[in-house]
Amino acid sequence: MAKQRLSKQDWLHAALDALAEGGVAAVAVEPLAQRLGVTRGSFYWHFADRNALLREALEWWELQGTELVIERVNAITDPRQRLRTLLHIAIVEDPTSGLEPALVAHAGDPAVAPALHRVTQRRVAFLAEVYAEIGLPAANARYQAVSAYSAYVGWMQLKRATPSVLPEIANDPDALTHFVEQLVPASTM
Amino acid sequence: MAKQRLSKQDWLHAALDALAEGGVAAVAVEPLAQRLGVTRGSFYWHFADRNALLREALEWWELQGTELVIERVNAITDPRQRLRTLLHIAIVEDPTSGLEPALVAHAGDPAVAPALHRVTQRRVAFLAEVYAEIGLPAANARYQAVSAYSAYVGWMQLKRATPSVLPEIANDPDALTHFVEQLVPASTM
DNA sequence: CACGATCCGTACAGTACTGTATGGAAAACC
DNA sequence: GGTTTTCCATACAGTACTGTACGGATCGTG
Repeated sequence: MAKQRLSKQDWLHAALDALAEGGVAAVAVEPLAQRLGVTRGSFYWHFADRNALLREALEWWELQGTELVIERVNAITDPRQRLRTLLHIAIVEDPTSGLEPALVAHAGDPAVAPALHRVTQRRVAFLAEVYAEIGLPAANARYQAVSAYSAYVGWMQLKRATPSVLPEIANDPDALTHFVEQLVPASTM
Repeated sequence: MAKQRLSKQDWLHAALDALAEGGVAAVAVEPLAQRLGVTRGSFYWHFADRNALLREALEWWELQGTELVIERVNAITDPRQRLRTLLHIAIVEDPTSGLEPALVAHAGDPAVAPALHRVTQRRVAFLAEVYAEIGLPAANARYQAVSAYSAYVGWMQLKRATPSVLPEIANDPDALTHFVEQLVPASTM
């Protein structure tokens, strides 16, 4: 079962899974090797050390979860619709499936901090732009961006942390709509 | 410097600090002992093992951060004002100072999960009650409670994770007001 | 099929913890 | 002030990792 010889991508993929599940601490060479059915000898051929793996995983997240998403939605002209689509992609599609809360969680980690810093900045700035385009004055657009981003972060966190308590988060589309529409001001739709 | 002989409370306090800073992993006997200027011999007199310490820390959090707060605000008759005060206590006063995001972060940990589960359930239920009393129909009150709690969780997380990106979160009272009032529906104030 | 290049297993050294056992110091009490 | 209780240091065994060194297997290509 499984392939005998692994590529760098295999290790990276395994690392991303582990990161989503168990956080930064779970990105450990020995456990990953066991899960992949090899020894650490494999790993240290593909990567210099554990940090290199973590760094590449974070780079992947940074690209997939922010820049590529922004590129996609920027094609949408109506700012409200752009916002809805953005939220839908971020929450439902979840391009970095489950990684989000795991990283916010380990903001203290010196490897995570810089990437998290850049991503947060970029996202909030983009949201503020959209809110400004919708018509909010600059200060309010900034406030609203932070509020909306808080709501997003919390939502993802809850979805992962306590799904049993909040089944509607995972299932009920009405709850999702309610949540999203609350972040789209004065909709004319 | 510092006192030579420690009480159980001293260890608990140190554990809570470490938990807020570095998460569950930081609640480690050896590092705590160093910070307290003693050896692990002290710890293992006061506690059975590491888990016992973690358990007591979580109990403290559960009581201070939920039940006691609810008791306090339940004296307020106007539901909108009760909600505002609740949010103010939770966000500004932050009774379990900084512990909140650290625990949400480690929801996967078997020691954390049960407490987090209970707390989330209790808080969302309380919020739903308040929203119902304000006048929302049952389903909407529940949705709104989840949305509001998401916003709270995200806000606390951001405040801790990326304060440098969002200085207004920590400082600007206008941002806080904007945030809170957005969670109080159809205010007549 | 042979022969470099690629990939992995094994073995060793090192680090950072947890937990136990036990003796002894330091307070508290009478 | 001597004894009991309370508290802590020391020393030992055990676990779960990270890295490094190196030999050997396996693959692709001439």
